[in-house]
Amino acid sequence: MAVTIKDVALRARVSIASVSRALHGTGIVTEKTRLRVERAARQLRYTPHGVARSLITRRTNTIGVLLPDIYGEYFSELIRGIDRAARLRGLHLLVTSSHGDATEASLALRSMSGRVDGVLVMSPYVDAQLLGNALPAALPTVLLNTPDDTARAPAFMIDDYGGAKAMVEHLRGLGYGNIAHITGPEGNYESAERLRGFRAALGPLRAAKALVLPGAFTEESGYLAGRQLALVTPRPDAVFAANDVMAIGCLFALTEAGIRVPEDIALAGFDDIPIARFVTPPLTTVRAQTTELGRQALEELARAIEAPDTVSCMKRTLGTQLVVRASCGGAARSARRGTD
Amino acid sequence: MAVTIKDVALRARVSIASVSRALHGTGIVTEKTRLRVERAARQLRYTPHGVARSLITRRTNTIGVLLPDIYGEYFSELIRGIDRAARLRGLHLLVTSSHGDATEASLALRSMSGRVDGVLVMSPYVDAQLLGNALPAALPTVLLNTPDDTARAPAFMIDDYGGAKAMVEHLRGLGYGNIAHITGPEGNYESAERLRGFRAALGPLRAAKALVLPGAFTEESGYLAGRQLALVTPRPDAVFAANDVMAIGCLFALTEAGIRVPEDIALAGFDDIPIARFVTPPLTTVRAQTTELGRQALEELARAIEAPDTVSCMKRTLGTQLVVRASCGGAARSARRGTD
DNA sequence: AGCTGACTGGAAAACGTTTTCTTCTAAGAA
DNA sequence: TTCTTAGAAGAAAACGTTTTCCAGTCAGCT
Repeated sequence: MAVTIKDVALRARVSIASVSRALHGTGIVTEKTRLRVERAARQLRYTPHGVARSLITRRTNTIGVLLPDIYGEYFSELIRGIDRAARLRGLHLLVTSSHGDATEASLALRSMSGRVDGVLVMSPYVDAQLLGNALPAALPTVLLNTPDDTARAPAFMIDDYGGAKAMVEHLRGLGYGNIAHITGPEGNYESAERLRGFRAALGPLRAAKALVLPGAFTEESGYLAGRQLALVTPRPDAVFAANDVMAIGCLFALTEAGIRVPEDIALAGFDDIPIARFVTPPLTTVRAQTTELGRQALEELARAIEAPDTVSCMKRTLGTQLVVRASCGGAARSARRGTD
Repeated sequence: MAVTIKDVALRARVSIASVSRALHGTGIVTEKTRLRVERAARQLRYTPHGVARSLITRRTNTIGVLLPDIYGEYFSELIRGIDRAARLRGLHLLVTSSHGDATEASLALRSMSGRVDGVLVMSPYVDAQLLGNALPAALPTVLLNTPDDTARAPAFMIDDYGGAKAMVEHLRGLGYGNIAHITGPEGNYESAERLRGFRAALGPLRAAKALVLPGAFTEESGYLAGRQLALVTPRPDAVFAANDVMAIGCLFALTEAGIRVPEDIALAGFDDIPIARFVTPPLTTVRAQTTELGRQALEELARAIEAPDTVSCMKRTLGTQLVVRASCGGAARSARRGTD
């Protein structure tokens, strides 16, 4: 049986109220009793029961994080940003991931309810509609890269559309005329946005003719797309993968097929995961501020929790940055290390 | 204000006890009242308050996960394994990471106490000693890759020593005589074990002469080590990096310096992260069953929570597997794709 | 010396559940 | 009709805290 505040009170010969006051530092307590309580607590190895405390204070100091799937460096970066910010504020993180469909997401959210002070939802498949009735109305929520920007909650997004558009414009500026695209998974919001940016940069005519290969944000899918690409005639002179890991998978397939990057075909990715600059050739990509996204989202959530009455529906789109390395030839043809 | 069981009881015109019974499915309730309660709950959008429930049931259905740092694919894989197993058992995950030193780790553990049914600790810097007095004695604990195998808790480890030894023996078998090593961070248990395996495979004489470069399990540190390596004369004919991301960073530095892998120097890593097979040349490495490690650890913890009286100190070392790809030349010289 | 006031510490309520114990109702048998 | 009994529902305790309210004590001032 765990040691409770009662045991401490008994040993220190004071009331449980005094124990609480002495340990929590609040309230007025004599130096003498404080010392006595502290000694008793130490001897008994007392740690307050978080659950009981939460019940009375109505604060769990925990925020729920709902992620689509923990996979690859992208999510590592995201969680890093969230975790750091949370730690700074003394918040715990109740993480759940890999929810495939809306039902699972909804279930996960419900099971969190009453255990968290707020939730951070990254759910590229789920719209706010569903969220609305999975969550108790009053629970502070912040959305991450959600498809639905009409949601009645703050939302933080990466500028997928703008980033993709800028990249493809960059490629066109370098003289590439036949640009292919490897998409993310079907139905994924970010995937769709990047595709939309790709098409916008090409213009309707070229977009209609452009080769679009289906991918799934995994190395494997990028590799398979690369293999297809190697067989296509006429071969595109550039390929823009919807994320870095697919670009790397694709790069491998191309290299394997004897197609040189960037001499025979230019290659670009999206995200700027740490490893992108360490492949050969270093990957030209779009830097998404993934860690920053996580940090800002958590900060906003913390703010919403502090001031529950001020309902904010603020939408914030984090800009991206073109990171030009060697994989697209052009200005950065030499294999310099992209410290940017 | 959130809707409580009282509100439901009021609306359904029954006692709160009946509401609890009706919703929880336990106890005997008339079909009629069950229906009435369910309807009221639905209309009010009632979700039970997890904290209050935990207080009385003495179960949080949450397990705490203490990780050293969430970085790169390795931890993605680990969390994946833990998360999947947890979800299967209906357990929540309270994740905390990035604790630099023992004090921080201890603090993190204390702040979890009373909120979790058990903890999963991966702490390559912290020994069980410290754990002992950070945790309430009775809290079920499972250790992951801990330095201290005398701990009074079950522990799961990757066979870092054996894996490294096997790899270096493989390299020697291929005829490489001057093998360098890039280590993990100072003071890290896994890092030390892999170094020990490296030395054991070489034997004391060669080990004394072998080039050992300090790394930090990051791409950057591997890259820097690779740059140093490129300047060393006589150049080693093989290099074994203590993990894959360092190997990839190193690979880039070597390529950049015009040193070919595997023709001029062989390269091997450790972990077999998903991307390892998609670099050029595909990386020979030691497959660590990271996901499986997480899964098994969680299963054992769940078992310990179910049966709190049966104290187990079981140690389990998960075997590794040599994954031979092209980066070390030899048998797999041709750039085949290692589906293994 | 007595009174006032400040300050400390204790008793008890409250948080939202689950669960035990008790009570009540209704049905069936005598 | 009345008694017995089973089954359903309600009352209340319990979980471990925090915090409010109140009582008691001691010191200082008149």
